[in-house]
Amino acid sequence: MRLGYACMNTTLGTKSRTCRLANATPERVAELARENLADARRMAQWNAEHGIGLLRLTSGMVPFGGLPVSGDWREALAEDFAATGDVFRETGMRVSTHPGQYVVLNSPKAHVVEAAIKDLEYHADFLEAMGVNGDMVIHLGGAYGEKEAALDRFVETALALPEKVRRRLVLENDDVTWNAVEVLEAARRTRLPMVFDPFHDSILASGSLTPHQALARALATWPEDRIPKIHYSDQAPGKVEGTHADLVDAEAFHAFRSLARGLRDFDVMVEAKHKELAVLPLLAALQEARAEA
DNA sequence: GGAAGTCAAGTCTCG
DNA sequence: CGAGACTTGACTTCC
Repeated sequence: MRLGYACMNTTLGTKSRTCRLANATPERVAELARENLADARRMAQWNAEHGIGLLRLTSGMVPFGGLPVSGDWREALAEDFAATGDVFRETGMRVSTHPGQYVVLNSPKAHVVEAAIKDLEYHADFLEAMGVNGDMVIHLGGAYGEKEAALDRFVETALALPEKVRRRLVLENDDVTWNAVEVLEAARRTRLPMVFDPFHDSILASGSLTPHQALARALATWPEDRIPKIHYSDQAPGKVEGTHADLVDAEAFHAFRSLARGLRDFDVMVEAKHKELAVLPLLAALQEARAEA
């Protein structure tokens, strides 16, 4: 079991640099992307030194990378991306992306779906440029008051996506619309693997499946030669339900691990506001448990 | 230099 | 009907 965090490292003070669309030029975008890539390499090195094996990459790696205004960054930054991919390989880092809320593959609006596909291709392109098979984790989208049709649309669109996107795409249960049972159904029909998020599951229950059953089935969606992954987070006290906490409770995490005993090995992406600071205590407990075993 | 306002995009819920 | 939640606050303007 490897652990990781999303996009930025508070200890290193890394950032995701961007600019306003109005100010974007190919030169400016390339400059920002180079700095973002340098931060990604710093995080990978830091992670390796601290026993962290997962890193989610910011979708803002290339600002407006899915739009023409970003220019031909695939060519201009080929070497920078390749060098960054080398660092990921050297450090054994499993990288991923989580394309944002605007990627809605099942929208009834054609232009929304088109933009979503463009954005997924952008993510796939930069992973390709790094020479890595990073996961691209997405949600199913909206319900539009007609869930069955919305799911049908998702499946149809997902099946037709370019191969470079499909081989990286992973589906996740969310906390407002698509529960674990529904995402398992989508995973089966699209032949894509699923990331199980127990925090979302605790808010939007799967109904017919216990968390343990949902976890087991989600792990089973991954082919033998790929290590499954889950997301893990806690509720922020006093905030709107679904808001990620600064850290995660180590004891609850330990209990969750017990729940997973006997299942196949998987990695854990920790989603917490304090990023790597939430991972380190879990890692310490994990190493302790391993030493005892 | 710091505070406030703004930023590509979609969808949903809450107050 | 606006704000806030989600990938991740960061950039720009104004004082």
